[in-house]
Amino acid sequence: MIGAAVADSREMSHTPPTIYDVARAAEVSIASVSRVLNGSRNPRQETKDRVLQAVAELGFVPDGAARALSARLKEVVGVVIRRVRWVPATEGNFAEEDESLQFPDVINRGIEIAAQQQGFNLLLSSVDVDAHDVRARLLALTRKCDGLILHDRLLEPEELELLARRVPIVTLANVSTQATVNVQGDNEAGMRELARHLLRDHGYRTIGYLAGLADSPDSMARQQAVAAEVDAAGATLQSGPQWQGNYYASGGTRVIEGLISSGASLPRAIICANDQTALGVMYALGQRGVEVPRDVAVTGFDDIAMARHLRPQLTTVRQPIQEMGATAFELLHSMISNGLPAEHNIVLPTRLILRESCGCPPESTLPARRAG
Amino acid sequence: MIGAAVADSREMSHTPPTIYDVARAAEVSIASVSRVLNGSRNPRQETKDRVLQAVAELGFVPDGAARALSARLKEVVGVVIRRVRWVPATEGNFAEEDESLQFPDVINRGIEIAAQQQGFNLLLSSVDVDAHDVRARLLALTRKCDGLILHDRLLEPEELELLARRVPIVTLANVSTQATVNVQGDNEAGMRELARHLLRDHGYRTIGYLAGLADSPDSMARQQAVAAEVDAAGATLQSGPQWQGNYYASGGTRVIEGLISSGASLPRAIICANDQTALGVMYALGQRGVEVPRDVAVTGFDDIAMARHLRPQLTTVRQPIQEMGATAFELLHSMISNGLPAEHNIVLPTRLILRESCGCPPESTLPARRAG
DNA sequence: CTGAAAGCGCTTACAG
DNA sequence: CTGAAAGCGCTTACAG
Repeated sequence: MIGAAVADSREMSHTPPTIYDVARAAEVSIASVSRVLNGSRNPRQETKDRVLQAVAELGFVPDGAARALSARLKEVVGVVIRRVRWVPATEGNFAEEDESLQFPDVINRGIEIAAQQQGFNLLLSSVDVDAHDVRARLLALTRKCDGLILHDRLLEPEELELLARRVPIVTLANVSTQATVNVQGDNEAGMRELARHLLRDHGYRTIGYLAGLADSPDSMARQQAVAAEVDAAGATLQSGPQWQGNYYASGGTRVIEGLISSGASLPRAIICANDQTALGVMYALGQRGVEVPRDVAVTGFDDIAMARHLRPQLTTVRQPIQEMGATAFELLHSMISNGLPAEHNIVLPTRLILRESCGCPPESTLPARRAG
Repeated sequence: MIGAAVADSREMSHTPPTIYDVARAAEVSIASVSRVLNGSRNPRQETKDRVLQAVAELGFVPDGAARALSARLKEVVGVVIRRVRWVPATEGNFAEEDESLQFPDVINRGIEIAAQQQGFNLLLSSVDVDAHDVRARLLALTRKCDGLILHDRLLEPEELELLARRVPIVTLANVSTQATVNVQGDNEAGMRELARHLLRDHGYRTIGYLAGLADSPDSMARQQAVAAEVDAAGATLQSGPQWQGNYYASGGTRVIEGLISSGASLPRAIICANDQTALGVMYALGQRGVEVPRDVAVTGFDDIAMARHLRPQLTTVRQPIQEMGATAFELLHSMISNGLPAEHNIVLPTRLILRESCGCPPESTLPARRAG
């Protein structure tokens, strides 16, 4: 098909055919070509036929930049994720730069699939957590797409509102502002349920919370939920600087190693800010001969695919990851044409997934209930 | 900075400032604005100052589409990966759609970081393995970017050459053609070394090869390397339709479950096409009470971050993943301005990484040598 | 229903 | 060194 198109083209030059070439071949005006291609103001059947044939013969595809400039729509959505600084090799084995963050990656897949259905493409950027030029880079992105989807806390709310004057913005796992819409999982409900399970069903009395990126709204909300439940149960919470992770497995590993080598005694259960952290935690505990869940229970958040493939399988809170991405795109898409929606914060449901790492028996669906 | 810029702008309207606004504010021509912004034909200092100040005051950022149309350069590189079909929910737990493929994801990070240094952005698309409209979609992409990086075997060589008439193309883990350049890891050397290790150092006599996507050049090359070494050692290779995976953990799981439930006897060692498959294999074996590496040894390929976090730790072949991405971008970037390079197939070195899953003792760097 | 023409916001010869 | 003008390849009122 491309084959025929390109091969038959009389114009073997390296410059692709333009709408003028098509118009000439079809013996119509460029306006007509544009109309049949965009299905506007339905042209006569004969016109359609001639244009379509010329298009096929020449293998014509409209230039995106010209289309964007003229139609004032690029059909591109910018997506920006946070990553940790990339260190140019020479670093130790556990550097984060090798690790890809599954949660945002799967969200992006959801965005892309939804975008594709509307003929949009996805322009992907990543930004170091401690980059100094975030604002400038986002501002530049602003002119290469019709709207922005920003993961996590890339910008403070005030800056977000400023940026939103340039282009519609949907955030993921942040907070909504007057000018931007946010999509998130129900951290509060999910984490409270998980904490209650550990405290009540398993009866654990000391809990550690291994945080994600320090300023991440998800991590902060999850920590608060844990703290509230631990409080209510009269149990003890360990958290703070020593417990500062970064959402990567390597961050989890580093925290556990720091804790153990500082001589701290480990809590009975460690609640991780996300699954990937839990992976690193389970690894580090294993290295030190601490058995999960017998000695220390470990839990995650997200329910990425890998959570089921670990041994012991990971107890976690499931978020509808792809759906979060699709929702973010659909909101943005509607904002591009219709402006801000009524609701600025979309909270998608989460669900506790009990597997083995919390201390539940394998294959269990209902955990053994202990005294309330 | 955005703050000041946007807030000070006299023009509070929703349409961003254009180069005309800047020219007016600076009292120069638009040509001069363009020149100072692009650093061409160095203008007078005073001109520079006035333009720069106007730009700052207005928060001007040039429109990407207009720039692209005029300069005939979009500063966008298209990247296309393959994924398995996305099934809209209602599917079982182990559906691949939740899983993100680490290897291409990390490559893409490498591409993006290299691209950023040249002021390029990355336009990401994914395509179902069995999509029928691959050609059409790629053809359309062609007009939204300056060049394409295609993962795996998205197109047959002939179609690739046709597409390459439209835009420079670099493939990853494919084969080079007269018109396209390919970047890959050294499958042959890496896999041969791994196979020899299993055959000679561990003395395994039956080996299974769990393939990736059937038409994937990486998987085929790896299988050939395994077959050659197994042959040379006079051992037995199991492979074929029953051993058909898809690079996902869930694919590995499915194969093992199929094998076991069909009553087949497992080989002494299973060489997986990539690490993620090995993850699923180790999980499935564990479920059935088969201990790794005692009963069956398992190996991977790629050395993604997770390989070190598994228990037992995964023996694998390391590829310089981020570097493969960066190399692909740099090649493409040079092709965009200078055309095809001399060398069309870039092979980056791989390295055997011995860990526990092959049967080596923990922490070992040198395996116990058996009789040759 | 169709065509001629203006315009989208830039860059870049071309003069001066 | 700088400005006026043409042109990049489309879409879309505006006439007819």
